[in-house]
Amino acid sequence: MTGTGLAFGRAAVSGTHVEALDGFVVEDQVGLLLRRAHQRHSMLFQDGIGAADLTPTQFTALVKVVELGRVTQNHLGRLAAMDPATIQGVVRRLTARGYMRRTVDPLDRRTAVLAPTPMGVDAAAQAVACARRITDATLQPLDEEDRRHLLALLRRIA
Amino acid sequence: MTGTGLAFGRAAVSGTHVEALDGFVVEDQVGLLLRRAHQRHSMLFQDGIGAADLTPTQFTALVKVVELGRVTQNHLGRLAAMDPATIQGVVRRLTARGYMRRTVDPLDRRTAVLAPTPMGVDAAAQAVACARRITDATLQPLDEEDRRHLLALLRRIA
DNA sequence: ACGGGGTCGTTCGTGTACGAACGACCCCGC
DNA sequence: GCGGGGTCGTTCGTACACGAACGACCCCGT
Repeated sequence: MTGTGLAFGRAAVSGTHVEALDGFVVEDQVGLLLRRAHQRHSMLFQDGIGAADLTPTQFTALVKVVELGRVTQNHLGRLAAMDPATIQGVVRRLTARGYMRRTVDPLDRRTAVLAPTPMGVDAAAQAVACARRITDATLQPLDEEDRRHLLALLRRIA
Repeated sequence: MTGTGLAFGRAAVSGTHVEALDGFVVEDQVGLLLRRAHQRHSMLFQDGIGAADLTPTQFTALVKVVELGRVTQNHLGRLAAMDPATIQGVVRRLTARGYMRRTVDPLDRRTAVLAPTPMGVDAAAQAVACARRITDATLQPLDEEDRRHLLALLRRIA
């Protein structure tokens, strides 16, 4: 399993070129750690979100719409950290499922104004309860103080 | 900008349903913070990776291949935190660019054995230098102690 | 010898993510 | 008025990310 695969250790292609990396350890880089932590969280989210069956992204968007009552699509995107191209698909899927409605603001005919449906509000309420458990599961390995510390640090590099 | 959009505050569709959220604040959740931190890092990565022009994922895969000399595709995926379907595309792109080669292990005809090309080794060496600066840029808002602390915490929830 | 359970890599479908280019539209200055 | 600069949302192309289903192949027990 671990053997770097010798067996024909001549110059078949090359040996291991660790020298070229000059002591660099990928698994110690923030990038990889962030990606893995994010992946683990997404996994826990899918497992724990329950009947509302939302992705983390969809959940964030829905919560903001419920919270605000009425938002412009691009504005929602900025609040939820998604670019216009991304929020477009997210909103399309949430609308298709009846969680929100799109209307055109007569005062600015460019904009798509979003508002939650009663079904959307219900789903959000349910999902929020699940989300609390998911957050807890994600932070499970840490005690209260470490959790606060991690959130504070993430806020500063986000 | 901030006005929750009133103007016809009757019951056009609904008001703001903050009550349903019961004090839940999305922007304070680990999930959203992880997603945003990860996004910011990816951005910095694309800006800073230079001539090698790799994505964070491709970079991780390439570094591991250079480090090991010879790896099986799926095994590489496990080391780099990518499932078989994902690593497949990553390897395809890296191979297409001449950074690694695929051969079949005659002793186990299922496996695709990967090895870096000289070009791949060069690219990795170059990219590693950039990656150090990118890591630094990502952690820029934190001092030395906070950086160590963040890495330690991330390692525990990743 | 052979047959079942497990692994290897692939494909398909869905969902983020983002750059770039686009037409529609707003607003402000002139 | 009207023209240019900016914003709104869309589309296209590319790249992760993962579940599910698949055929090829390995290994081990019988």
